[in-house]
Amino acid sequence: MSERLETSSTALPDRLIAHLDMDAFYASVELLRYPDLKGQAVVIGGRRMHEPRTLADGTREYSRLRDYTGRGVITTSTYAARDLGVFSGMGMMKAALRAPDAILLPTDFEAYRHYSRLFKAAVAEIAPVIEDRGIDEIYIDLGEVPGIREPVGFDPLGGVRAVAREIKNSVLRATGLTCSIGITPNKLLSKIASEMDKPDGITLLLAPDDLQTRIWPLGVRKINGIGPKAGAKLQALGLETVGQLAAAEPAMLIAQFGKSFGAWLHEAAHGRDSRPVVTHSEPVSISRETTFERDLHAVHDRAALGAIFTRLCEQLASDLQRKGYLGRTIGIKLRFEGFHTVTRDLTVDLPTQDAQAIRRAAGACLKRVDLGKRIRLLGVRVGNLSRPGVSSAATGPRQTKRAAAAAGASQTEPATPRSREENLSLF
DNA sequence: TCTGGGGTCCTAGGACCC
DNA sequence: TCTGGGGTCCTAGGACCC
Repeated sequence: MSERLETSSTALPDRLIAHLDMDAFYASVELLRYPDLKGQAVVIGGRRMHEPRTLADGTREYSRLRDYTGRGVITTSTYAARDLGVFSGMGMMKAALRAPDAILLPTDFEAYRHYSRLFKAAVAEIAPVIEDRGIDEIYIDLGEVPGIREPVGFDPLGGVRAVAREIKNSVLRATGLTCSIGITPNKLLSKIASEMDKPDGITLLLAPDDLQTRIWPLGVRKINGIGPKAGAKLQALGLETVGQLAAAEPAMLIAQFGKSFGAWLHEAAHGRDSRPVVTHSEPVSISRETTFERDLHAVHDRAALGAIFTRLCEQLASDLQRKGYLGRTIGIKLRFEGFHTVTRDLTVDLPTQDAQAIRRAAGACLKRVDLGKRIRLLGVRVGNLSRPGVSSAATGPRQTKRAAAAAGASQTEPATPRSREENLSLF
């Protein structure tokens, strides 16, 4: 054993965690299918009915963003479209103003799920300890990957680099798609790192001063878990960069953001995160929701709403049955014009996956909402999940009493009586 | 020209039980 | 009769993420 190898090995952190993020995933999958669009501004999203048409001479005709009318947001855009100021989450009509000539494709989740399975399987052959973070990203614990702690030549990180390249090559071979990888001592930093050299990049933050030199200059919003609200509040406090956040007094952060979140902000800014890579997890809830083409009124559009409500319950029941879950807590979500959102839920005694039982409970929830305003979105959710045959150990006399109390209350509750009475006949 | 659909986790108050 | 904590469940809302 050379002395160099000895010191290099001990210089590496305890854990080696990777975050792998597919590059512009949905858009890139579409480019596999329509290679003639390579390099062009393409956006994925909106509602159905803008499939490309193949003309008699074999050429394809695509919808343009400017032709789009109605609701919806951009799901993904190619890098060329991002250069025009069109990003995911942006309203379609706003995007159309910025990039009217951009090509518009409908989302094809079937295809994206297919490529998602392919890339995850390709990674698993090299590094099997994987945490699923959705359709296009994963965390990987590289700790047990053979050779990862071996230096290559004079590069103490040579083994890490080689594994990162091997994973990227494997993903490319399996899917034809590129990804970006960040490798650091933990998930928090790897998530930031994978974004630093996009697309098709590898970023290693494993040197002692990487935190100060690479992370601290970044804006606080780069930290996964600091969203629009916390970001704005931090900015108002004069804390714009991660370094400024790291220098802030923990007591001040706790006073401003609460005990838990305040303490976490401090830890995160110092790059500390001990969360493990979780290879298996059970769902907490399953839901279905839909935003209407136009806002619907509970009375005027009663028939349409009732049909949609029933369909959502049926789809949800079918999801539960297919995935093998029962649920005890049934809830609804309503979004009104103006975007104000309301939820109601009800925990029943017997776990169910039955469409009619779900509809009954969801209907009871609906009666507790004032439906005076027009409705933009309707959703149904089932939580408190269990698997059939596995007792949830939560069906005692206490629940029965509760359910009885809830049922009694909903019959006699007086608030907003007129709307309530209307509601009874609604669905 | 407003803002999709599927999720998770946290907070907080009240009920209920011991 | 008044006053307790601690623990768990239920419900509503909100922030955040992909």
